[in-house]
Amino acid sequence: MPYTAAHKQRSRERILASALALFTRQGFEQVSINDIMADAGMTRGAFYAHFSSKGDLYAEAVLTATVKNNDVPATEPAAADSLQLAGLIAGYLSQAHVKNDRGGCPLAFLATDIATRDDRVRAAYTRVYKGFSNKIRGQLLLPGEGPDDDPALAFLALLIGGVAVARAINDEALSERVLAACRQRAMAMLTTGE
Amino acid sequence: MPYTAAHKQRSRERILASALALFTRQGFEQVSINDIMADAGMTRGAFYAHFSSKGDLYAEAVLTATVKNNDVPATEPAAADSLQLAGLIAGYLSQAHVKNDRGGCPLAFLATDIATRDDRVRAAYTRVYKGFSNKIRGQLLLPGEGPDDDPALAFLALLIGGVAVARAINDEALSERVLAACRQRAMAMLTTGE
DNA sequence: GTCTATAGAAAGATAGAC
DNA sequence: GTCTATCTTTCTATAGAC
Repeated sequence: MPYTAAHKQRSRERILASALALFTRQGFEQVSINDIMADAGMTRGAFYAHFSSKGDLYAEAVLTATVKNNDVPATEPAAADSLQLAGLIAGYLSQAHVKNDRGGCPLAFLATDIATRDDRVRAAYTRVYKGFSNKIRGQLLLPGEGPDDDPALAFLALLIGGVAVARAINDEALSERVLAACRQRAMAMLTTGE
Repeated sequence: MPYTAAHKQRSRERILASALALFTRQGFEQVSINDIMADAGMTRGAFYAHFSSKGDLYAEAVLTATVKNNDVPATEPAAADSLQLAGLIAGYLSQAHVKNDRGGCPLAFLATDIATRDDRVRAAYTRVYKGFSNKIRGQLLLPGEGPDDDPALAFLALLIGGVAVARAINDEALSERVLAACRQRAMAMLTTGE
């Protein structure tokens, strides 16, 4: 029996991985089902044995970004966690991330693409966002200036905005200056007494 | 003579205004030439008397955002300018901006959409970005922490990232908390001795 | 310059063979 | 489950009338 359940599961995962990589880099509309299936080593026709529509796949693919590393509940911050955030800043706000052809963070690479999609896709993005912001909140020592002030959300907006802008602009030197400025500001947020 | 040069110019400007509004809200791929022309009060066929392609129109439309209010050279910052930036923060990082159906800032609404386009479009975005960041740099008192540190670029990334995220996520309360957190951080950048 | 009509290409989705 | 073939829709771009 050539087609076992495990085989189907592997095919599904290959499709999801290809979809996430291609969507992240090019956005929803500019990637066809054919592109994704070819990247996963299959043809168009096999697609609908796994997903009901392209939009369905988009939501599922974005969700896999959560499962991978971000679905973390908030914890108490500890002093040593600043080191982890320093590493995040250096990696996230880097040209290596901006130029990455297959592994960029969908929160930054798809931010404006998601805004125009249906609720299912936006809910998937929101879940990834919540997971990531919870993780940051658990490591960020900086206290808010009021009950409604959540520095983790501003920290993450700075990272996402920096990468999105650095990717969009057509000026290599300026792109690097954007990332450097954001790194500087983000690092300043790691020290409570800034 | 029904069709004067002035008439053509007015038609062109209507097309550009419709294009900027629709592209900004929905992105490049999700808007058809038909949509734009109908919004401008014309039909498809008239389009190519004004622009050579849809991509051409995209670049031109983004550029009009510069001409309108952002093509400003850098000037010396003055203390009173903090008030203008405070107004910018309140307006830019607001639900009214995020929910605006026709007047959003293309830097925030199109950031990830632009990244996948050709050089002409990215150059237009870059020019708008430079104009806006120059304007901010001229009003921001916060000094950088080194010769390579430009706080205006981080400030703008925070604004763009905040709006892009607030637009993408599917949780009204969280969206408002993102904007509030970014407002708080941006305001903190207005006082040099933070 | 703007219109209607249409050519040509691309892509989402389905049908049937293996 | 995956393949090839095809239906159908949508859209960019062009052609020709007024």
